[in-house]
Amino acid sequence: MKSKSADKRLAILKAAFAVVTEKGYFETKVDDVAHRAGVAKGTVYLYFKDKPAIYIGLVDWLLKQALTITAEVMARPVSPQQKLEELFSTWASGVMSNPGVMALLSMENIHQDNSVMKRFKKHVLPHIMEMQDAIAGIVKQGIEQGEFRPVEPRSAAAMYLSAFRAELLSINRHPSARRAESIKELFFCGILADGRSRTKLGDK
Amino acid sequence: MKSKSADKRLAILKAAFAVVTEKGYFETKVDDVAHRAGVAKGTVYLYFKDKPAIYIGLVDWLLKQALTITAEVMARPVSPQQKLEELFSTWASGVMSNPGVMALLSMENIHQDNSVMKRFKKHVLPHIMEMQDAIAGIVKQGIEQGEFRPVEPRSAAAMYLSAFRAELLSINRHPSARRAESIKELFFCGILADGRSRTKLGDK
DNA sequence: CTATAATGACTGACCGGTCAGTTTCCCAAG
DNA sequence: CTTGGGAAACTGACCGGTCAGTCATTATAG
Repeated sequence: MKSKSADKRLAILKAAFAVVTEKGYFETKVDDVAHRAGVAKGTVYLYFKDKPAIYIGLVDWLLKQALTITAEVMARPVSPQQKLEELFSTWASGVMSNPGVMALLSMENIHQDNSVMKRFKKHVLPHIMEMQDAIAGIVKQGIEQGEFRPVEPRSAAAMYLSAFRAELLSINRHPSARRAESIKELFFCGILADGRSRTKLGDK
Repeated sequence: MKSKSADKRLAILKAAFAVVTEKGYFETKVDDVAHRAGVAKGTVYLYFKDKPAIYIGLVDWLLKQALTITAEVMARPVSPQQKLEELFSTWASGVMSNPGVMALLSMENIHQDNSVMKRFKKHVLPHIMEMQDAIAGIVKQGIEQGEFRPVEPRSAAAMYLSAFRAELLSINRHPSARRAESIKELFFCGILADGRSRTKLGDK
C-alpha cells in the first residue's frame, strides 16, 4: 500500500486540500477529489481506506508542516517574544494563508461525538496538543527570563492560537495588513492603559 | 404560517439546538430534529421551508438572545472594563455554555461558498457584526475615558470574541474555572512584563 | 507473461422533501 | 348539550436523487 507511489498519495492530498478548503468536508465528494487529482475514484481508495481517512491524512499533513515550522522557529537564538512574533508571521504567510484552512483545522467541529469525529480526535488531537505545548514552552521560557508576566503558560498558548485565528479571520474579511498588527500587539500588551495596575483584575 | 403555534416552532428550534450541537449540521437529519421535538417530519416542514432554514432560524434565535444580553450589559452604569468582564461571564454562563454552541456559531465554516453558506451569511452575518460593533463601542468608550490604550476598537472586539472562544474551548476540554480567569486577564493585560515598553512593538 | 496499478460503471443505503390521508379544533345549527 | 362539517394542523410512507464504496475489467511496467 505504501509502495504504489508516495507522489500519487501526495497528489491526492493536495487535491483534497483544494476541494475541502473550498467546499468543506461534508460537501466534498470523493469524486471531486479524484478528478482534481487526475485519477479515478477507485484509485483514491487504493491510497485511503475511506473518506474520513482522506480528511485525517490531510490534517495530519498540514499539522506536520506547521510543527516543522514551529520547531524551526523555536530553535532560533532569539528572545521568546521574538519567537512568538516570528511564528505568528511565518504561519500567517505559510501553509495557513489559504482562507479555507481555518475551517479545516478549527477545533469546534471536533466537539461532536459521532464516530468520524472520534477517529479524527484520536489522530489529530495529539498534534494539536504538541503545538500548544510548544507554544506554552516558549511562554514558560519567557516567564523565566522575566520577559513575560507569570501567567499560566497553557492559557497563554490557547490565547496565542486564538489571536492567530482572529488575525486570519480579519485578513479573510478585510484584506488589510493594519488590523493584523493590531491584533498581535493586543496579545502582547493587552488592552488596559499603562497607568492601570496589572494585578487589579484578580480582586473583583 | 405564523399562526400555527409559536410554541411548536420554538420546540422545533430547541430540538434542533440539541441535535445540531451534538452532531453538527451535516450529520443532523431532519428526522432527528422532528423526533426530538416530538413531531413528525412533515410538521417540521410546516414551520421551516427546508433544512438550511432550520439552521438559520436556530442561529438567529441564539444570536438574538446574545444580543439582548449584550444590550442589557451595555446599559449598566459601570466602567467599560467592567462591562466587558460582565459580558464575558454572562455569556459564558448563559446561552453559550453548551459545548456545541461554538461549533454552531463558528464563522470559519462560513468561508465556504456553496449556496447554503451564502444564505447563512446573508441572514446571520449582520447579527455577528452588530455584536462586534457593540463590543467595539464599549472599547471606544474605554479609550475615550482613558481606561484602555488607543487600540483599533474593531481589532480589540475581534480579539475579545476570540478570547471568549478560547475560554469556552478550554472549559470544554478541562472543566476548571482557573484557566478561564487567566484567559480573560490575558485579554486585558497582555503577556508582557510590566517593565517592558508598551510601544516597543510598533517599531521593527 | 505476470503482477501491480488504475479505472469507472454499478449498487445499495440514505435522506431531504412531498403529499394524500388522518386527526384535532372550532363553531354554528339543531 | 349534541352534532356535523369544514378548516387547519399533523402524520409518515413514499419517491427520487445522491454518493460512498466495490469489483470485474483494462492498462502498464518490469
